[in-house]
Amino acid sequence: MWQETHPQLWSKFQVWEWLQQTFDVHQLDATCIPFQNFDIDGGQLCTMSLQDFTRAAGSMGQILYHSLTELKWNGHCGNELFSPVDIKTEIDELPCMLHPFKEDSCFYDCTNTDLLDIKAPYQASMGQSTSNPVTQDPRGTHLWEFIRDILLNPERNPDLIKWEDRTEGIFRFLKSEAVAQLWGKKKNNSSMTYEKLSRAMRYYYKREILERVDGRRLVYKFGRNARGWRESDK
DNA sequence: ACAATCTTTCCTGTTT
DNA sequence: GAAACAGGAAAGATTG
Repeated sequence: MWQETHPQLWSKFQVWEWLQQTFDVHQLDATCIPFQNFDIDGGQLCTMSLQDFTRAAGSMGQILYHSLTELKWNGHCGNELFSPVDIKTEIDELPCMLHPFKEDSCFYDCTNTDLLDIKAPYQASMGQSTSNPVTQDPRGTHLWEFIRDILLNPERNPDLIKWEDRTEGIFRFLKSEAVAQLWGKKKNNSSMTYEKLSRAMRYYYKREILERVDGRRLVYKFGRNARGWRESDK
């Protein structure tokens, strides 16, 4: 468990878990998380200054910075000190960094589904000079994580994928090709299709990241090795 | 450079 | 017949 190790020793995934956890504690929408700017391991994370955090995550950087500092010194985070309301307010003051979407030529008419483009404005503001550890073009998440993150943001992401059974982790693709296009966009592969995406999904059965749900088309279920999708994980 | 992972691509066959 | 589902094979990409 990431709470048990010093941040310095965290893997990229543990950094990711910490990010998710921190935001969950404050009941913030997961689309607010600039995951792309934190595709780094604990070592790199610990070298980030408050300024670096601010660059990478806007005003949320402060929250993250505090949380990390607590962990460094106390071995646990003092998130309780912040009230969700305070944070919320802080976040709301953020310009529309979180929503700078343009209606470009996304296939399949998937308006406003570009959670992937969140990084664009950040990169712009991160600019040139930095010697900070924030990666420029991170390629962090795996397919199942990508799917999960879409699922975790129903309000920002229209009917691409939807929960069939939230507690069981069962979900269904509503716009399979649109999801494939989005995935392709993330991987910089414009020829991605659901056909190919689903092959990758089927490989997850063996690894128990997904469980089979038979008889129902476009329906999948998270398996024991998929993390971070449960409500109780919050 | 290497090897382990995780896809991506392609394909043939089956099912809904 | 059109989409999905199933996996095998092999190539490609990333990362430790």
